[in-house]
Amino acid sequence: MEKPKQRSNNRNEHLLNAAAELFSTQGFRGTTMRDIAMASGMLPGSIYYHYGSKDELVVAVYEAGVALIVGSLESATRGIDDPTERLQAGLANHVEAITRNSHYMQVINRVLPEDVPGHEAVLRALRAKYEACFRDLIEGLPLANGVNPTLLRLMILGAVNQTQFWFDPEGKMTPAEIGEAFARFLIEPITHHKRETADA
Amino acid sequence: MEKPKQRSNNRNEHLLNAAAELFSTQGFRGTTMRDIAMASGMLPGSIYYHYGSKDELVVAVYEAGVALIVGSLESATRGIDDPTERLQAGLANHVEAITRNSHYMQVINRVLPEDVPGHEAVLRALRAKYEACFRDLIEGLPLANGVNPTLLRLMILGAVNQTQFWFDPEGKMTPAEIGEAFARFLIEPITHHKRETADA
DNA sequence: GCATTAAACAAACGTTTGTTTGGTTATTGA
DNA sequence: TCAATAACCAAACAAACGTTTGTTTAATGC
Repeated sequence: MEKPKQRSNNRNEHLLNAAAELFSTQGFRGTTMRDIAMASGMLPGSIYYHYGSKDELVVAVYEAGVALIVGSLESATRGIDDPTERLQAGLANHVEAITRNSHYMQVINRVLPEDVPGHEAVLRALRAKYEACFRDLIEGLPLANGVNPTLLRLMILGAVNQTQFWFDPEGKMTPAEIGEAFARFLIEPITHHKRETADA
Repeated sequence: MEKPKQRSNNRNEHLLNAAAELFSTQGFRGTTMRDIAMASGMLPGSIYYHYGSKDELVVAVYEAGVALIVGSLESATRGIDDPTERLQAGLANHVEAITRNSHYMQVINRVLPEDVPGHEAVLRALRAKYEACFRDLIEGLPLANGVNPTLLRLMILGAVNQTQFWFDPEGKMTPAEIGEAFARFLIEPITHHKRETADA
């Protein structure tokens, strides 16, 4: 395979960053190609040299976001063996990532597959890849009787992903503290407490 | 004050329902006035007899959604005194409402104040009114040491509100069961467990 | 140094958008 | 019964939209 040439002054990355920021703050439909062009210092038509359409652009952002978060979670939990500590570290990292790091993964939470007709399958697959990380984090936990791991995962994801909408950088808690607090809410009851419920 | 006249064949409610459904499934920007008109059996221009603009329409839907949910939560928890039971009943009711009842309150979760420039304040106030219900539900709980009630509320809201995106009507669990499971996850640790954390 | 071509510009395209305007229908209180 | 008007239709409007086209610039490998 031949490597695709790329010039030193390529602004593709700059373009992708601008698109990520706008999509995350204004939504997919709420962001125009002119917005993106202006934010990345180009003319609207120039974007089409890099991406075939607005849809392809948002898919690229989505893809980059998943890659970022998967890599981030991976390196944050690497080396930690205890499942409880893994979850704690993972949640802290994720809240940190969502609230601070990058607009990329905010796109994942804000842009729904149905928003991009014809690309639903790709986006759903990418999202599944992202959610699989949490499946792994939870799988190792010594769950108490009657605790549904799927429901637990969805609950955690829901709680964590909404933080981007209320998190206040000027507030008292840091993202890591929030993530740890979430973990503290959950870990104790789930792992150690025994319930008498026996419904399937 | 004079009562506003209204004819028997008024289709305002029908129009509002159609708008709610479309806004909830396609988002605010993703829904056109023509979509709404077609769904409610009118021509695009006819909508403007009822609402002055697309913005006003979505605000009306948002308003109706908040009224619905506040009323629903109120009647679901009325008569229940025990704070734990109140939370349980409230959550079950809310998951039920989000996943089944009505598109109205899905709009509240999907349409952000920033999506409707010039009406951010109204939408934020309406959302605050809605969130206040949960503040009340949590206020009465006998929280364990170190448990931040605000964070708990935000966690619960996040978990519950995301259900609309993954809930499967054909799935094994009913909305009420999901709500109760959420409550079960939370209530036990929060109320009865004592921690040694003493940070403010 | 020169041909190649990555990467952008400049300007327009046809379409869709939210909205307006003026006319029409039919329900209603008198 | 009949004027008043609530409720809608029909048709268009201007602006904004995503996209295409033809051209220009400048970095690159030979």
